[in-house]
Amino acid sequence: MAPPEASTLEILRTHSLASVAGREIERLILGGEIPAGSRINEQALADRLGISRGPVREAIRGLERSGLVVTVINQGSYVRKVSAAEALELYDLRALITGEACATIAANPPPGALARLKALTGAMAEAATADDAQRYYGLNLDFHAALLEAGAGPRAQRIYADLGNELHLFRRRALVAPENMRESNREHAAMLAALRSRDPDAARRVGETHIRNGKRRFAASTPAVENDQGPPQAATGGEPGHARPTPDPPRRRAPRIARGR
Amino acid sequence: MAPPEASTLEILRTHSLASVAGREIERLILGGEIPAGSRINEQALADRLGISRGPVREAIRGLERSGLVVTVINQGSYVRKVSAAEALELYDLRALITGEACATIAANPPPGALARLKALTGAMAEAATADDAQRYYGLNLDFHAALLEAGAGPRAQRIYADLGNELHLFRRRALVAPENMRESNREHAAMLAALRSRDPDAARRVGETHIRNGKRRFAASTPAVENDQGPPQAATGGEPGHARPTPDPPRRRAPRIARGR
DNA sequence: CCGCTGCAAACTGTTGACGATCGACGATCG
DNA sequence: CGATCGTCGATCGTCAACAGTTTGCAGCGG
Repeated sequence: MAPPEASTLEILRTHSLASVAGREIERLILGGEIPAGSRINEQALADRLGISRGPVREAIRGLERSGLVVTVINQGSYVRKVSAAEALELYDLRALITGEACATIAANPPPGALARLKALTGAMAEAATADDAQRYYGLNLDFHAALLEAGAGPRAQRIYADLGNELHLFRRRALVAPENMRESNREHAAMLAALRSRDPDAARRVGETHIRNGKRRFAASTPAVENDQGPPQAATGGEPGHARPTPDPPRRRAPRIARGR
Repeated sequence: MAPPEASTLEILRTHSLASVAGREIERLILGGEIPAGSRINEQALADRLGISRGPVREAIRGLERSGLVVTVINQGSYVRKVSAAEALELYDLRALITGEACATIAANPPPGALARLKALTGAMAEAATADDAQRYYGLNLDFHAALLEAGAGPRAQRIYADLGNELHLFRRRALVAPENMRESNREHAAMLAALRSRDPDAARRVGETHIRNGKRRFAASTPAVENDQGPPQAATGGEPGHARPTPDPPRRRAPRIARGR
């Protein structure tokens, strides 16, 4: 194989620095190295990645659009903090997409899709038996990715992925109880059966229910609706007329109206 | 009122140049001033906006994430060209979200929502009678925005808005036939009735059907599946291993494999 | 002891400039 | 006469520096 330096150069020839920085920052955020709610220091990140601030800023702009960070003028970018209510909505939307994908697959299963899903379910069963939550988690991601690939278009897949990323921001990782693993995989098996049955409506119901049950398990494992403060989020519409609808990422605010100049 | 200059300065104090540039570029794209498929000249845009290339690049990076533009390394950014197949998927996703919103509203209508929707339907009826497609179009947007506001969360609203923006890219604007307007508004009335009926399932069906009918009308007005070439779109996953899955925004292609160096 | 004022450091927002790459045009050679 | 190579212009990607703002702290006064 070629030495890693050559590979790096080849990557640089095909991907811009901003894009690789974007993936790296996304990894740092989702991996928890940059905790939710914390501020992102552009200079520090640039130094860490060995690049300049320009590409870092561009990458942050992209992550902002995808909902991972929020930016306050002259103050910086913050890793978005997803509230419990928002997390619940994310589950609902995922349920919707998953149900639709199940219905599509049941109506006309792509060749090989069911076999692949079945194999993943089997592997998850093994992981659940071994209480290997880490492995189960990864396989679960694969299962749902395969499901979407088989029954949803590229746009839906991207939306689903974005929603999953945002969900990671709510908590460092919803702890996976052993019983939850087994219950979840039972639902996977039920989904598979429904997909085989060629009944789109039933498949949609089962798929939706699976995610909704995940939402329930998630809500049950959440201690309470921790309501630290106004959740930082920049929605679509933001008129300058409003005082400040939601953007209070940091806790310290000095609302000095002394902006007279 | 204050002179526009002062207002501009105040905006600059609360919004970054990149964000206003983003809105402006989005407006240019959706308004058709920058046609779909064309390249975006950063310098020219910066000059036009009277700013430097930095904010423009940041804005483009954000639009890229939201699916309005695609960027090819060392070649530039192109206004995304949505294929017919992609447009159909966009309709499906909008149908899904709209149906869900209808079901939610029917289950528990927020105060004032039904009245507002009814008023909009009435206004649309007037516009349809007057054959004022422009006005009908705007009211239709308002209607669906109000629907989502009443029955969907902020995230779903943002997704819906993004999908609508992408849909604009397919064609300069699907021409609205007078009969289509009337048919569409009849469906609006049916939706309203279903919402009043307090039957979530029925409301969901009607809402979904409305969008699916819009999809049908759209497909009927589309001359054919114009298949110029591989549609430029950057999906979620992009391994450097693949040769080049889809990114062929410009028509001139020089697939010389002579990248040996 | 607490609050206010002023200054200094840090950081962000923006700009301009430099190097590198790509596409196009024209010249040269088979 | 056609194809290939070299050169040129245009544009992108990246960097370093400047200006403006916010934050934190020290000093002062009440």
